[in-house]
Amino acid sequence: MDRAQFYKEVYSITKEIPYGNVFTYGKIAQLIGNPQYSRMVGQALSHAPKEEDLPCHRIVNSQGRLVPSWQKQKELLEKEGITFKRNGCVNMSKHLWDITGSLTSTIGISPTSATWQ
DNA sequence: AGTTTGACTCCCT
DNA sequence: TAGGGAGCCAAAC
Repeated sequence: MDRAQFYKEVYSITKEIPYGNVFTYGKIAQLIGNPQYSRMVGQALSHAPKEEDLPCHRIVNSQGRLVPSWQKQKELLEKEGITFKRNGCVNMSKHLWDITGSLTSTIGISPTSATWQ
């Protein structure tokens, strides 16, 4: 898979994140088939064109550890119904996007190539 | 062409 | 749950 394709997949997945749910960089990378490319996912989103309507604020790091990257997005997430811990860690245990039930045919990803769970 | 940096993740404490 | 360190890849310098 080339880099352009990787970016494309990242954008597609990001756009498919339902309202009130969050997702992680690593999960996306894993979903595409490159679990080690977690950082690239972040970079892909960093130059993601705004006209693409990417809900990048729904993307957080693996465990909701530190801030998602910008603490500003935390407030946006709260508006969507995402709950946070007192310190600011996103409660992704509840709001993590269950992609296994959401189906991935819309983005044209082969479940066989991706090693989820 | 080598070094630094970043919207990361995993492991351990 | 929180915090620090090592590993990771690609782009920027």
